[in-house]
Amino acid sequence: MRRTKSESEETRQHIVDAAETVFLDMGVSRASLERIAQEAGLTRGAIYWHFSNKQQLFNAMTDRVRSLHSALLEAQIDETSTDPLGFIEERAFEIVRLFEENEHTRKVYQIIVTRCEYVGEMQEALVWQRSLHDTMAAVFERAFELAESRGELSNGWDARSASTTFLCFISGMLNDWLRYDFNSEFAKSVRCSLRCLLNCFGASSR
Amino acid sequence: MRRTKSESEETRQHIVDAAETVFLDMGVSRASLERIAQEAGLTRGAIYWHFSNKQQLFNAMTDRVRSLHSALLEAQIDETSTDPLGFIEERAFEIVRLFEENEHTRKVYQIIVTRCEYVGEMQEALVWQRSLHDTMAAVFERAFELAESRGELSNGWDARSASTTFLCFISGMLNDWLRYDFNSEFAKSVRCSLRCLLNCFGASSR
DNA sequence: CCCTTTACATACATTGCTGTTTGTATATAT
DNA sequence: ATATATACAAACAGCAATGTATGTAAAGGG
Repeated sequence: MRRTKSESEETRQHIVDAAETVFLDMGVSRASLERIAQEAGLTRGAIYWHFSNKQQLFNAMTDRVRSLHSALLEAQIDETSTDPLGFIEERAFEIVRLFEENEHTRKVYQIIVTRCEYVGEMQEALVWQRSLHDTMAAVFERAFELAESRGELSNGWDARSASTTFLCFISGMLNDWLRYDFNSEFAKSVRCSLRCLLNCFGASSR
Repeated sequence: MRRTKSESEETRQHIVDAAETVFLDMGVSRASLERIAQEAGLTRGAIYWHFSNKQQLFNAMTDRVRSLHSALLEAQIDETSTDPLGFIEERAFEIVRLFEENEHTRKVYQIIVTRCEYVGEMQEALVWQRSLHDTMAAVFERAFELAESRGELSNGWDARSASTTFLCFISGMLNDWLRYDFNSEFAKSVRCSLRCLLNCFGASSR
């Protein structure tokens, strides 16, 4: 029954797909490799061939979507940018769109938020989540600082307060979205709030 | 060795305390009742006497802190209030203070955010979390609507956008705080941002 | 064409936790 | 003073999942 190399890669992806489904359904701890194998139409033997254990399978699953998210944050702001607040708005909308359109991203992040316990080996996941958060924070802080130096921040705001506020907003939005499984109506509402908030950051310049 | 009634209640509390510690340390799934009993200086027999299983123990743990949080939200805004934005600020600061000062609250919510998998019986916990969230949302929406009807909202903002923004901010703040175990420095930073945000909601009236 | 390796399936042994049952000493009621 | 219920400890039975070891059919290299 042995498969060719590309077929093997396919089954590997099938296993990761099955893991997404089962982790979401049963939580990472309760999910047995038996159940995941069954979901993928295989046996545990196949899983242990491709992954050394459940943890490594989990890591493979997160790796697959992490690259999508990281790509969004590679776009550092140009020092000569004329519209830092516009840059911020664009990045934020890209994030919302990613979660709206990419089901893998939604599923995996829902697992991360509501189907995981960050202890033992699993704490590594918290580490990269935090580093991702910090990267995002750095990108936005940089943009807010540029906005401040250009005098584009409304009085009442400084770069630090604005970026902290903004990051909490983004965090909370995604958290509420995934934790309470809000519908697409929520995305609309969020876009509206996002525009109001950014407008308010820079309103006094008009 | 049988204890008196009040002593029994004490051991019950000790068990819940031990559960907090062990759940935080090992996650709810991996935490064995054996380990919790050991942490409390007892045996599993004692736990099974006071609670029917791990789930009920978890519920007892959350019940103990839930009342604290609910109490904060009972203070509905007075229809005749002259300063709805001030009311909102006060409630928000009370929440921050609660998490800063009450260690049980911090521990339990950290468990809720990073040491739980919401599947099976555990989904009940998500239900009351959502209802708590909705209650909080209602309280703040009400206040924002009052502010709007009084013309106290800065132009650019409406009650819906403002309350959505505000709720996401609160959610994100608590989530980041507990997920990444931010220090008390973070609380300061948050207070500052909170003031800026509320100031910006009502800034145009000056 | 043969040998080795790959990509799995199947079978086995171990373990850790759970729920229950039984035991027991002491409050508490009568 | 005796009986009963309480508040636990200790012992027991059972399962479910894990990791490993073995089996096996086909792919790929020489």
